Amino acid sequence: MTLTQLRYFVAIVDAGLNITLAAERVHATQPGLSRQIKHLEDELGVKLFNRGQRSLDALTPAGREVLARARRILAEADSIRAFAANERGAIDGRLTVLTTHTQARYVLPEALAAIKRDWPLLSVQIESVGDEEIGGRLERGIADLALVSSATHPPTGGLVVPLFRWRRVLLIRRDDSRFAVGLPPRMTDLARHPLVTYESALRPESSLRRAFSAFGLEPDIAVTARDADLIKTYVRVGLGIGIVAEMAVDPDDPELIVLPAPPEIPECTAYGVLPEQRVARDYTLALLRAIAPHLDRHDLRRAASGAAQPRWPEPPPWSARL
Amino acid sequence: MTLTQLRYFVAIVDAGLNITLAAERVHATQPGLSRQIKHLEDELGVKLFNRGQRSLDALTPAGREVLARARRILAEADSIRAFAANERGAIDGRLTVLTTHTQARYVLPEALAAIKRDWPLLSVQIESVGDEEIGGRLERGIADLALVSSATHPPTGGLVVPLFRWRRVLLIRRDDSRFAVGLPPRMTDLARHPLVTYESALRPESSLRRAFSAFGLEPDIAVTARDADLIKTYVRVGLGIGIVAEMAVDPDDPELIVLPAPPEIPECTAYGVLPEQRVARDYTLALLRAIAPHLDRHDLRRAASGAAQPRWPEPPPWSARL
DNA sequence: CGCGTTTACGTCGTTCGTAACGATA
DNA sequence: TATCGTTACGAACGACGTAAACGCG
Repeated sequence: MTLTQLRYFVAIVDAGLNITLAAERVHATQPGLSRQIKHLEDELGVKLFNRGQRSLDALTPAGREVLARARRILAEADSIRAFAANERGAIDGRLTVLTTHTQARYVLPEALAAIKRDWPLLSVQIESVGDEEIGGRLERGIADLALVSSATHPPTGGLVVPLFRWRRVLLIRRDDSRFAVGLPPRMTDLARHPLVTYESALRPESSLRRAFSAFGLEPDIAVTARDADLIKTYVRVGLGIGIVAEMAVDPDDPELIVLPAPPEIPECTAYGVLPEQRVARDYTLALLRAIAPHLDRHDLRRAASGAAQPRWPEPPPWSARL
Repeated sequence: MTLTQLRYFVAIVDAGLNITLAAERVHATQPGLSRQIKHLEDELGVKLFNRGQRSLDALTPAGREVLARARRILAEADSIRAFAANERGAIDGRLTVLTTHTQARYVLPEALAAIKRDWPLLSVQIESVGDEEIGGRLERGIADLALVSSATHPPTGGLVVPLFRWRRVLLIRRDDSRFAVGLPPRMTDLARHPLVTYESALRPESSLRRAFSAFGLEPDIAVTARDADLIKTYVRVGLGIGIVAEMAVDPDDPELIVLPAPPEIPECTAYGVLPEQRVARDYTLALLRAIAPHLDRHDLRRAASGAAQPRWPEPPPWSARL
């Protein structure tokens, strides 16, 4: 049994039992993987895959058992490497972050710039991925950190650290007379106008929709996008009232007025999620602290080293940093 | 990083930082280990040992961290091998049992004979070792099972399974007139005569001593031995009254009378202790069931596979099997 | 001067990639 | 016929053991 064999085995499973694809991902050749799996099966005396004549069909029950343990072994091996890299003060490394466009565009740049000063050779991958996949990606070691926001429950699937709270804001054309004057808009006002907001608002369980339906209202979501920049553009051309995260707005925008959203649209909390049972590189924790400076360095390190999670401090509102 | 490198590293630590000794134990040469450790340190970029000019002095803090993770990796690797061996129904294997002489002499033989029918090629090592060392030996993968008895608290340091309860009995020469007739002996009677019993009774915290001191009595422990056979011999030659485990006695002994010990001498419970987080070979669990047939096979397997420990049934008294 | 670690060297075993083969959809 | 896994072969790399050198007590 070899760490390489286990790595190949896991890669094949993660590639959907496609040895050729797995071989590319581990930077090796297909016959090499095929052979190593054979050796592993021979040594263990157990078939890991159900095979067709010339294809892998499924994991055997034994394969599933071995897979789980192989993942643990590889995670520990990665942890040793990460620990050692921290220990020797390595200035290079990779950091794969799963997050949304808003965080990537408005929150991460400044934070990344800050940690790049200390880790100039750091290579960062930003990846957008559905919430459901996040847990799996962290656990499989494909990602090092996820940034997730929620208005209700904190996420699961890893070590969860609350970073900051944020609210949504309304974007209105300066020449739009409907809301520019008078009292701040209410839910009933919003329900009367076409809205431009994030795609996620289309889901019935989105916090935005639920805020409306709590009043028996149905929002008129005219345009959606993943991207706050796109939303602003659509608002500028008059397609409706924008609802975006406060991090995404410029209060001095010459064309758009920024108004607070009605209080019934709930506040969100942004969380960092770290893979469990895996040592984080120092820059990963530094990135979290760059996003959320109120976090204690030692609390973070302890929690990331497998100690019990501390009672995290209440995350400050985003606006507090202005 | 290689499993071999980690294995060598752990072996060196377990050999007290003596590479030569470690090399013998892993069946390799000393320069081989030295080299692999060097490679490991080079790859990690971290020194694992504080070195004198020509000797290993101590583990570095980083070395301790790597050591802990290396042990987990090796335990998982062993678990994969054990799982696979179970899966393919391997009939060979090694089983190292830590236990006392009494268990080894009077309890294990029958149980081992039973499992040898199904695993004829099984190689069994019986080892006697102090209670303190047991936890470490199990954790370091040097032993697969410990059998421990206690009158008070169940042991710790692994997955603990209660096997049976047992009492101590008195051994008296048939021609000894002091107790052969009349009422069963009481504590005050015992305190008036020289006793022959186990070495462990010399420890002030032994349950035997405490039973006496609860009455304000001090036992006269004339002879001690590790070995019930020796104790019987000394009783036969008239050195005193024997106190041994009931498993060790033959009721039809032509020379010795067996009497129950006073009820103030507490009952003991024999426990099996399995290493945690390590898959047990089937024969290990079969051995436990051979000793304690009341155990449920599936409960055992589940508990040994890392599931939550079930509420184990009350272990039956040893005498119930007669 | 013995003990134990490190370094040097030659051999052997293993793994790798290229290439050819077989089977499948 | 294109795709994917297995088998065959030659080359290169790496690990091992033997032997020698080096420090320390």
